[in-house]
Amino acid sequence: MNTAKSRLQAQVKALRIEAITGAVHGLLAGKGYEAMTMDEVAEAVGMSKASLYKLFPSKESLAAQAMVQVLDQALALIDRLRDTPAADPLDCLQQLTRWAMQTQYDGEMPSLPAQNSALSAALLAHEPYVERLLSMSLKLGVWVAEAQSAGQIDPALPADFVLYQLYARACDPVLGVMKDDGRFDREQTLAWMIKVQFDGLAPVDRSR
Amino acid sequence: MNTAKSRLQAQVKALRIEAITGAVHGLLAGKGYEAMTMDEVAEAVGMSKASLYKLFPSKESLAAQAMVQVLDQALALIDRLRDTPAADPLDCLQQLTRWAMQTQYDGEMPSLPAQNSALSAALLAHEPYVERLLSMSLKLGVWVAEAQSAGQIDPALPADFVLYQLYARACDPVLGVMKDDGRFDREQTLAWMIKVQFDGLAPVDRSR
DNA sequence: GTCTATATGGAGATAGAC
DNA sequence: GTCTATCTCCATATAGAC
Repeated sequence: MNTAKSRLQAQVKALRIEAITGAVHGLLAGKGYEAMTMDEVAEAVGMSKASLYKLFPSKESLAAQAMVQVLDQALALIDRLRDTPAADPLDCLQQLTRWAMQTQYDGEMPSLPAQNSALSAALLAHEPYVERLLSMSLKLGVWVAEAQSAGQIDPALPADFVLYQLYARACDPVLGVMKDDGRFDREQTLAWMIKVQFDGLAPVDRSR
Repeated sequence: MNTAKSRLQAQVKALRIEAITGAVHGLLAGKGYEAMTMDEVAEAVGMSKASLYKLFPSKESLAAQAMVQVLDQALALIDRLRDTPAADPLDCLQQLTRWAMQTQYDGEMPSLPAQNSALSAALLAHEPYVERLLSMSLKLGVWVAEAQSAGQIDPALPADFVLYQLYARACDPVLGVMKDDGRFDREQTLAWMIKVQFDGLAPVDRSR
């Protein structure tokens, strides 16, 4: 086999994987992990289930790949925000949280079941996923610490608790309910969510 | 058939249903709706699956029954809180939210999948469930309105948005993560959750 | 009314031909 | 490398005997 041919093959394979990841992303966002079937994925990308299994060994691995993609999007946004001179750490945290909530509101955030030990185990065994999750937590941890030093976030709250709160907003059911309600538009809803979250994390106002 | 006999039968049946509901409650809290199987329920109450299906026509109906039980617990707490002279509306809302979060933290809150249209439809078709949900929303809506009038909750927030926020705390993933983390005890965690939620809902402090 | 045994269907995963 | 056809398991639900 010559090099040019194998490079082409590798490119084709990469494109295939990209297409699959996109399809899984959409399906996970639309109906969730449990309801997504391998038949659907295969049909969405126009290949047979058997071929799909040649590229991904399991359904869990598909979910992991999709989550890696989302984490990469978040990490890219984090880097852009960090390069914004006018933004202080709290602004950055708000922008990132806003992006996550907007993605969820728009039905484009993949959703995995919280209670599924098999899936959790598979995710934690998937190194690219863990690596990105860790990387993100480190970067956000810095912002949280800075915001606490600046008195924008209550220093009495553990940084990890603050992180958990922000992560949780990416799957907050309030967003979907507000959308279904229909009386409020997206920007208004997101503004209220941001207000509630970050006023809640702010230091206690002793004068009140 | 004489009356005494049929009364006894009705009592036995009621006890059976109570036992089933309790078992379902525990299973839903422990592993969630999807992972709970009818075989497990049958074994937990010591009857065959076929007999179980004589009392409940479907798995959805079991979940609905368990949710009704939880709503009844919440409604009972609401009535107790309302009879507490020293408690203002905000106190009542905080106490109820605290109870829901504590129940979740302790692994005793039944959990249903958010994305399952079949189950949602079954719940909304189950009148006892809808009736209690409506009743609860009305009672909480009064407290929210009063707390807004008293300046304890931001009047700019729609009352329904505030309600959605409070309902969402009953299934907030932060609670489970904090428990798994292990560095913080339950009371501390609940105190932080309450602080973040209700400081977030409080009116904006213009002087800050 | 309660049980054993079975129907029914769905979904993850694989065998084996081409 | 891709597909068709199939395996295997499991879960909801039911039939039919006692």
